Amino acid sequence: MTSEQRRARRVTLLDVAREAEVSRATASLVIRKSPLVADETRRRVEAAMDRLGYVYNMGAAGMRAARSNTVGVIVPNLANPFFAEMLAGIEQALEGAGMVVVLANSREAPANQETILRRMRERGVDGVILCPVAGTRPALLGKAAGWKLPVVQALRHVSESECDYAGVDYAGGMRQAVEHLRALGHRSIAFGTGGPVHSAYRERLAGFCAAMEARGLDPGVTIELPVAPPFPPEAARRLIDHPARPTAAICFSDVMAACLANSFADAGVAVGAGFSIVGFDDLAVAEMARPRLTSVATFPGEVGEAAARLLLSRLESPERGDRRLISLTRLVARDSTAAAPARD
Amino acid sequence: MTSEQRRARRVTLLDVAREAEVSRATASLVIRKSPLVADETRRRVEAAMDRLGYVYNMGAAGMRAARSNTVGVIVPNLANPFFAEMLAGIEQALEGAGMVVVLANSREAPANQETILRRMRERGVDGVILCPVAGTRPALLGKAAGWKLPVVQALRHVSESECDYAGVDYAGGMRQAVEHLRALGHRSIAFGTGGPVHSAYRERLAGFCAAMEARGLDPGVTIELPVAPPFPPEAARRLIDHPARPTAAICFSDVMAACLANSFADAGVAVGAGFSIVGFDDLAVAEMARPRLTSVATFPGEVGEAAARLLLSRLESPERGDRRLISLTRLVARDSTAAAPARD
DNA sequence: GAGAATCTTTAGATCGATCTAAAGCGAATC
DNA sequence: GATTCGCTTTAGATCGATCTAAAGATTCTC
Repeated sequence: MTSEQRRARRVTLLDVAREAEVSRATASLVIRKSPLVADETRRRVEAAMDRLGYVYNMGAAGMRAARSNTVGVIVPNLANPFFAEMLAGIEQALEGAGMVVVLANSREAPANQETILRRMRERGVDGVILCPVAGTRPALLGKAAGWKLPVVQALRHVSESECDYAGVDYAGGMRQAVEHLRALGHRSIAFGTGGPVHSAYRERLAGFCAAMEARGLDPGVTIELPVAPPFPPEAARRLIDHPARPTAAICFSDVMAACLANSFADAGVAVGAGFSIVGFDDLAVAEMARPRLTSVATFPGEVGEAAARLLLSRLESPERGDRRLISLTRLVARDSTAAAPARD
Repeated sequence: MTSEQRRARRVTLLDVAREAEVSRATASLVIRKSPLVADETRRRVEAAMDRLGYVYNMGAAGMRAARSNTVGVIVPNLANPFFAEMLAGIEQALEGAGMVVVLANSREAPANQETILRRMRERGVDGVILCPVAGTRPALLGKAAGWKLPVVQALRHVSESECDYAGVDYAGGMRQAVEHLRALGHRSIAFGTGGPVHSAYRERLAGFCAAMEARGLDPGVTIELPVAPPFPPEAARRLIDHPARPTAAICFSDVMAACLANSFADAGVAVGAGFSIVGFDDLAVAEMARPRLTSVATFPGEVGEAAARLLLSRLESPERGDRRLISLTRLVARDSTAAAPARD
């Protein structure tokens, strides 16, 4: 009976202390690797822990210590490999710092985002890495500041708010894409847009327009496309028949670019030779598509890592100024872009 | 001073109770939506919570209640969309039950898996959904049982252990693939393998062999391939030059199939007409590849959901017998398979 | 109107850690 | 021998909720 009950009750620090013949306080110091305890005592306590199969209870600890070593991560779309890669980067960086990720998927709905944030607060997360959904109220970040909840935005941001942000120089990426096509002789370049309108969307579009105008080209040829298959079969035709006669297109994402390329192939136009297409993000699909997609790499994994580092530094010095870490893109030239066809 | 200090200290249940002029115990009952409290009291307490901006403290609650409403999820490779989809399914199902996901990436390393499990225990998760890495020691599940930590395996399992499992009828999927090709007249069918050896790997391979033998075909034509790009350029040649003269191949995964298809295209053999290829899992890439890939859909998102449901039911009745939820596959025929070319 | 039954509310112990402030102890210093 | 100092250890309060067991209201029954 008694032995069974003892088995059921979990082993606590007090048990360990008794087993090692020290006080609870000393045992606590050993766990936290305090330099105060004598080596011999430390060994005795550690041996006792092993013997009893002691497991640290973070929940109880967090109650006094006000640190849970837990970070909330909110992504708008888990199934999108772009975010999955960012998540992997975050997880890796935090894991190295002994922290743990609490994950939630906002599914691009502001209402979900708010309930998620509440739940994370209830859980006592030390901070949140947020990839805000399109339509997030700017007041949200202010509220978080009022709650003293450190927030780092990743990949997207709401307004020019005062808040840490790890992002990508999307405009620079568009400049690289436009310059690449211009150097190949393209003059009429279309832009394929679509999906929810958030800061990354706006920056990509604005970056495209700015880059075109800087080179005296018309940025007005845009085409609305779905963000994922199935793709309307006439998508390519809309560009082929366009009065501006574009010879190339830059797409908002790789998936869109791959789909558009397929649409051209189905219409009998050779992508690469006949019509050039540039994707964005350089996900695995860019390498896998045929023809291989020229794409602007945004390294979401590294951005996730940067976001994690920002959060860790914020936890260390809560009062430091806000920081923005903007990582640069790189154009990866493959087979979907080639010299513009000679005009008649 | 005092007002500032009050602002800094977090609002507790005791504050709420005082504000509403009830006891702590009553306020606690209101939070937990107990039917014991009178309607009028409930309203008063809820109003007080609103007024003070009260946030529930799960950590403190978990201390007595022995339920944290937290579930650990361990995946072997976050960047793989297959697992990302499963994760999305899990998250959605748990979110609906008011639970939260603590995520960790084992990166296919058994050592990581053990430290992750320890951390999750320290966090007091109510249970774990585990996608075990290849090479997991079978003793691990026994240990978890000893810890009274409910574990559900998903997509993969270690040995025929007694433990809940949500998986896929991989063998049935292989049967569908083989039957599809056989019906198209293929007699010599190769199998493309690769990657870490886990239960899903073994079941796919064994399923292929069994399906082939059941139809009197030779399952011996296998080819080792990398699981991700870059792909060796001579991959297609190895099959074309194979003495068994295969006319089709079934691949372990869609990515592998897409890469192999590209390899054939590069070698000048038309996939579909000249050589048929079947992928596995039916991820987005299958629809996006050209030619579109015929693939066996495994619905990882639904498996994730099933795993979450299994865990929830296990939490409700800890002593119920172990359950295995095996979901069925569906063959999605697209353009990468066609009638076998006539033999000379 | 007494007693039982039902509905609400509560005081106080409790979960398992950390933190504070202080005490014990041996060696060095005066 | 008393005092100081550095090193190590500790008792007891504390974090914010839940749980138990019982008390206080209110209604019902005879």
